Amino acid sequence: MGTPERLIESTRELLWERGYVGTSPKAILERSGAGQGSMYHHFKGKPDLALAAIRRTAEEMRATAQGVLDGPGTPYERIQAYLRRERDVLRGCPIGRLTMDPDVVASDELRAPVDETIDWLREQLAGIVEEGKEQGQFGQSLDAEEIAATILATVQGGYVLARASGSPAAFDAGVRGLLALLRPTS
Amino acid sequence: MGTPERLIESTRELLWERGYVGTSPKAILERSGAGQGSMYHHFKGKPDLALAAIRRTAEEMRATAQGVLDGPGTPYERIQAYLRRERDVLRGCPIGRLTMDPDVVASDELRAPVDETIDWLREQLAGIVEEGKEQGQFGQSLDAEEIAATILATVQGGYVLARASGSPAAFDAGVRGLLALLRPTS
DNA sequence: GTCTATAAAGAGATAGAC
DNA sequence: GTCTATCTCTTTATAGAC
Repeated sequence: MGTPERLIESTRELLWERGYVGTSPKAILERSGAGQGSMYHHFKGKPDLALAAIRRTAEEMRATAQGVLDGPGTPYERIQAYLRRERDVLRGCPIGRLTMDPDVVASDELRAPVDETIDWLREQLAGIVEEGKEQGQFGQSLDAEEIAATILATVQGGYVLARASGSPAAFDAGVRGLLALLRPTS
Repeated sequence: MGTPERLIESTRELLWERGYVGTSPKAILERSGAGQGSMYHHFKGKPDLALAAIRRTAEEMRATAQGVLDGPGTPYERIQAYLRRERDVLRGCPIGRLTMDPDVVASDELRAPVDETIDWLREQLAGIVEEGKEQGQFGQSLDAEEIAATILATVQGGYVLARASGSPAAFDAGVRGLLALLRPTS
């Protein structure tokens, strides 16, 4: 792995663990084993490196989600697979957590990949819900876009509950509750 | 308002806006108009002051929520009132956002008020759902604790979606989706 | 109680040698 | 491309005068 790669990977880890505000160039250098000079040679500065890291994480999350959402099964089963997919719950969402970072939200450039990833997820989920409505699995009165937002919010909020209590149990409870509400009666 | 009060209020604002990691004693002093000496006279340091601020915010949130949850109406209506209560959505939740702060989560003392507040909310909501089940407003197959977690997660995650997109719309959509799923058919 | 002085360490970067 | 030196500002205090 080249130096720029190592810098990006270390930055991704630190952004996930400590957020943008809590991540210093020094910490990135220590973790990556790169020197000061290397970092400023390959990247313009902290925001530039963070942007590369966030974009990488966003791409990866999209690929992971796509693998589950495009999988086999009925619409309900695919949503269930998404909600129950293996997650390191207590670490939180590497994309969602960035929305609580004041400097990320203040920068259109840094926020863009976050916004696009979440928006893309919402569209995918809305499409699946729509499919479920057509198949009669979900009630016709449901708004697919709204249900998609509820699903995503349950996941993102589940991380908050889990981290507050220090246990993944609350995340799992929230997911089970949502799945019970979505469960086709037929 | 005395100096300790002003320090706590300024800290509360900054914790909400920038989180614990993103809030410096200097910024608190500037906002409160207090001097260095005053702050270290009344508080042991940043963690001590933050603890006082977090406790205050937690108390206030509890009081606000109680006002809505103990209000009039059927269980469904009270949950609806909680979900739709006026919020400054783009500012996020002053308690929930702290779960994304590494230094808060790492400290049992700082995390405690966060955990207790969210836990208390969950119990209140679970009680209301249970009541709704007894009245036949919600299906007997629903687990009140799980639904309570889903409700709280939808709110907390709604803030994430809203802040990602820079608009409160996604929060509202998630809430409408959840209310549609909870809506009694009778 | 509040003020100013001092300070060690870190944040975030630039400059220039190699 | 990488390294070391340097620099300014901020962070998070402590000490002691008033």
